[in-house]
Amino acid sequence: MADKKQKKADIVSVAKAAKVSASTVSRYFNHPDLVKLATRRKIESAVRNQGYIRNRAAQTIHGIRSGTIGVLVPTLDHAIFAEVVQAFSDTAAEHGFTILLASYGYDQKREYANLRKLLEHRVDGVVLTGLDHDEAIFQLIDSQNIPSVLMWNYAETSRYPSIGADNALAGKLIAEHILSLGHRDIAYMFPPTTGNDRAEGRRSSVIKTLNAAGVIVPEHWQLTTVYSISTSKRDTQDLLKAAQKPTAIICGNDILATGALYGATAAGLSVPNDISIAGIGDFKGSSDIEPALTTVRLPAKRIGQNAAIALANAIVKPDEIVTGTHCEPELIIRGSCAKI
Amino acid sequence: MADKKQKKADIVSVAKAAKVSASTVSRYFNHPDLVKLATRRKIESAVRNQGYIRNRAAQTIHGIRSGTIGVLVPTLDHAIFAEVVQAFSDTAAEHGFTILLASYGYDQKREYANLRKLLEHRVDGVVLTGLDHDEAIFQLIDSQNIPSVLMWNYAETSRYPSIGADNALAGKLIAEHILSLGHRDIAYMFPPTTGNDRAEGRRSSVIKTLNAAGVIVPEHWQLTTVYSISTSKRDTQDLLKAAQKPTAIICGNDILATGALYGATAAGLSVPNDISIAGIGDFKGSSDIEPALTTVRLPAKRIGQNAAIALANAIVKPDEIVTGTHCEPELIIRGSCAKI
DNA sequence: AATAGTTTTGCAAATGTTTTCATAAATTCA
DNA sequence: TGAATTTATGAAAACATTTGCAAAACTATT
Repeated sequence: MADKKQKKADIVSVAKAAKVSASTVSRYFNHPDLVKLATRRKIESAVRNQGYIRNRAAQTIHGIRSGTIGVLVPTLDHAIFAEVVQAFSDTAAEHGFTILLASYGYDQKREYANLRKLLEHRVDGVVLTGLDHDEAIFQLIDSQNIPSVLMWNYAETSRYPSIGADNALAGKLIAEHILSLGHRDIAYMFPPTTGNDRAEGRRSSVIKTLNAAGVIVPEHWQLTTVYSISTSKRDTQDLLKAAQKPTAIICGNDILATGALYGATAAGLSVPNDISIAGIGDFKGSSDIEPALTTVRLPAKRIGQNAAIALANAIVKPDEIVTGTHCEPELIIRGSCAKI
Repeated sequence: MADKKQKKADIVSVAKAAKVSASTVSRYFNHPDLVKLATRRKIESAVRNQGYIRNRAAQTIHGIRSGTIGVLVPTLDHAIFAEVVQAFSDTAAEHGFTILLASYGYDQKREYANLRKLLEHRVDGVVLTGLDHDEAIFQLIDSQNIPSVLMWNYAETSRYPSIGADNALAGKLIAEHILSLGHRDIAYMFPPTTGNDRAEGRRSSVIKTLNAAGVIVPEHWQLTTVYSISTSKRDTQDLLKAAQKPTAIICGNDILATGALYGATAAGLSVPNDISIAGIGDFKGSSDIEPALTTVRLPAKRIGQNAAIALANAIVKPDEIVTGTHCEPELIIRGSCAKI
C-alpha cells in the first residue's frame, strides 16, 4: 500500500542507486564510449528499476537541440495534407526528431501565434506549408535563426528552400492536356484562392495556358467553389443546367473534380462522352472512381519525405546550405477525359 | 553589417535592457498583476526590441507544465484519423496546449518507442488511439503518473477513460438495418483485425447480430481486405463473379464500402437494386457518392474535441476524476441499401 | 617498482527560468 | 507627518541536466 508518490526518478537518484556521480550517468547517455563497461551496466540496471526517463527540457536549456521540429499546416482535414504530414513525420522520426504540430485553418494571425508557440518550445527547425506567408512570420523565423523549409509548393526563388511541386506547372499540364483533346468550350472551378498560393498558382497558369491557345473562358464558367464534394457537385449541376454547356471542366483539385463528376452524372451527362472532367492532385481514391479521374499527380509522400530530409539535414549540419527540390508533378491520364 | 550572431535574447538580457531584475521580467509574464504598470511598459518594449521569446524548456524543469500533449495515432493517412487529430489539436490549442504528434503505423514496438520519446519531452498528458495497447505502454504511462485518455473507441470499463464511439454498437446498428431490409444472403468485408480493436469490435458484433437472426455467412463470403479502395473493388468484383451472389455486403468501413460500390458497378450490378452495400464511418464524401452510402456515423470531430477537453481538464485539475464519454454512433440511411 | 601515459570518474560551474523571502518604495490612516 | 500597511522589486536558491577540468585509477613500459 506504499504511496505511489515516490519522487520521480532523476539523474541524481539514478546516480545514487548506481553508486556513481550524476556526471557519469549523463555521460552514459550522451557519450557511452567514455564510460567503462562495468559502470555502464550498473547504470543500466539502476535506470531500469527506477523507471528513469531522460528530461529533454533540462538538456535543451544547455543549447542542446530539443529534437523537435515544428510543423505548421493550414489543416489536416484534407487527405493530401494528412499524407504529406504523415510522410514528413515518419521520415523525421527516422532522423530522431519528434513533430510539434500546429494547424491554423488558413488564418494568418493564427499561423503567427502558432509559430511563436513552437518557438517557445525551442523547436530545432520549422516547416511551413506553401510559399506565401506573412512577412512577420519570416522575420520571426529569421530572428531566431533556426532552419526552415517551405513544403508543398516549389519555386526556384522562394524565401526559404522549398520542397514541393510547381503548381503552375501542374495547371499548365492539365490545361494543355485538355486542349490537346480538342476542347475549346472549357469551364473551370477553383477553391477560393485568398491566402492559398497553391490554388492561385494553378488557377492563373490554367488561365494563361488556355488564353495562349486562344481560349477564353466566359465569366459564368469561372466557378469558385469551396473545398467540398457536395458543394462542387451542386455547383456543377447548376452550371450544366444552362443550354450552353462546356465540353470540359478543369478543376483545381481532385475533390472538386470528384464532385463535378457526380454533378455531371446527376445532370444526366455521361463522362467522358458528353463532358470531360479533370482534376489536380491525384488523391487517394481518384484512380478508383468510375470513370477514373484524369489528373496531375502531386507527389505528396515524396514531398513530405524530402522536406523532412532537407530540414533534418539543415539542423544537423548548420553550415551546409540547403537547397529546394522540385518534386515534379505528372500528368495522369485516365478515363474521365476524352477527345471531343 | 553587424554580425547576426548576437547572443539570443534571454530573460536577463531583457531585464538589463529594461533596467529591472530578471525576477521582475519573470513576473511580468507569469503574474503581470504583481508588477507596476510603468515597469510593465518598460519590459514590454525591451521584450519587443530584443525579440525575446520565452523558453518553455527552462520553465519545464521547474515542474511547471510543458504545455504539450502527446498524441499517438496509428496513422494520419486515413481521413478519419486526420479528422480526429485535427479536431483534437484545435481544441487542445484553445486550452493552451500544443500537440506533440507521433504515428506508429499499427506497430506496437514503435508505439512504445514513440511514447518514450513523448515522455522525454515531458508532455503533460497522452492520448492513445483505441482501447487495446501493449501492457508495457500502460505501465509506462502509469509509472510517470500523467493523465491519459483513450480516444476513438468507447468502452465503459477501459484501462483509461475512453472517449469515442462504441464500435460494437456501430456494427450492430448496420447489421440490424440490413436485416430489417429483409436480406439473408449477406457477405461482409473487413480489414485485417490484428492489432486493430476498432475493426475487430465491429466485425464480431456484425457476426453476432447476424447469427442471432439466424443468418450464417458462408466462409467464402467472409472477406478480409486491406484498407484501400482499389483492393476492395477488386475483391468485390471477384466475389460477384460467382453464380451464387449475396444480396447485401456489409463493409467494415466506408473506404471498403466505396470500393465495393465501384466493384459492384464494374461487375454490372446496380446498387441498390441488385445488391445493397453498407459501410461504417460516414467519411467525408460518403454522402456524395452515387448512390450515397448507407453507413453508421462515427462522430470523429466530436470525439476529437471531447477527448481534448477531457485531457486538458485532467491536466489542469489533477484531482478531479476524468470519466469517459460515449459519442454515439448513428445509423445514416442513404441510397446504397434497399429492401430486397 | 617507478614512471609515463591513458582511461575513467567526480566536482563544480553553467544553463534559463521560477519562486521564496526579504527589503525598499508607495500609499493609507490617524 | 509619522507609523502602519500595502505594493513592487531584487537577491539568491532551486530545478535537472551537461561539460570543462582535474584527480584518481588503471596499463604499459622500462
